[in-house]
Amino acid sequence: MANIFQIMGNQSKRRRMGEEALELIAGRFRVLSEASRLKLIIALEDGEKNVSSLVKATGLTQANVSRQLQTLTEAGILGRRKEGLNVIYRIADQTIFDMCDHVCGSLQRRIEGQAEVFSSRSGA
Amino acid sequence: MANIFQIMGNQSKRRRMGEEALELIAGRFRVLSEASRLKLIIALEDGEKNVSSLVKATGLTQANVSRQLQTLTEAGILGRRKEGLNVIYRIADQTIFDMCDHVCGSLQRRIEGQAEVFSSRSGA
DNA sequence: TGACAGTATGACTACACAGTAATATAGTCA
DNA sequence: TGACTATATTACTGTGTAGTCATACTGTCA
Repeated sequence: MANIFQIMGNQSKRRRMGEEALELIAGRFRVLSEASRLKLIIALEDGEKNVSSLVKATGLTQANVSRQLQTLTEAGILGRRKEGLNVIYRIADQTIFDMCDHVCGSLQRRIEGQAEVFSSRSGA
Repeated sequence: MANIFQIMGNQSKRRRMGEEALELIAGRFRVLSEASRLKLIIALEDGEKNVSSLVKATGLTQANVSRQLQTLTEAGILGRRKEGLNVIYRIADQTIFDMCDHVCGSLQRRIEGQAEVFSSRSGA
């Protein structure tokens, strides 16, 4: 399984990227830019769930959960299937978690950097 | 250099993540959810630039560039330094590009999937 | 068939923020 | 000092969308 991080040479690709492609990428990031949607994604990480379970797991209202699930599904991040009365959602794009971990790492490094500034200040 | 993708076991970490942390992560994604800001990031990929250069490179207005640069800098994605009249910006968090490539890969896979659907439809 | 449970949606409010035009600020050089 | 350049900021408008309430839809079971 090729790791995209090992495939270099994307810089030139990015430079040729048109407005349209940029909008697509930005839109993808936008879908992940709401805590309620991240909650849903995380709740689904250990397996598929129906809407009611997701409502309980996240503490969000049913209407809101339904709305955000729609957004995530349209973005291709989740998949859904019906089973009787229930609609069962699942993660359809596992790369989402890599992204989250990436952001976490980046934030952590930044916070640690700030912490150093603070400690050196108070230590002075 | 440890690759965060090889460090598994983040699932349990994500599950314990509080509201506050989720908001931080969501905020990070939000910064990247605007094409104008992605443009600026890409324009800076091959080296630091002053604001005027970025205005030319992106086609955005000066005021808008200045605004978006501020957002990106506050998020820790860019760094800045003054040099006479000029203010020179640079990428401060290289992981941004990994994120973009990740999204690109994810989108590409999705588009290819849709293309298959279309071709099998028209082929039927 | 009716009653019910699970999910989706329409209409609405509130708020965040991208982009703009005009102006302010900061640094340079004569 | 004043004229000039590069950048930042202020005040504003317009748009997108998260979240909510009420209601509609859909499938199940008696």
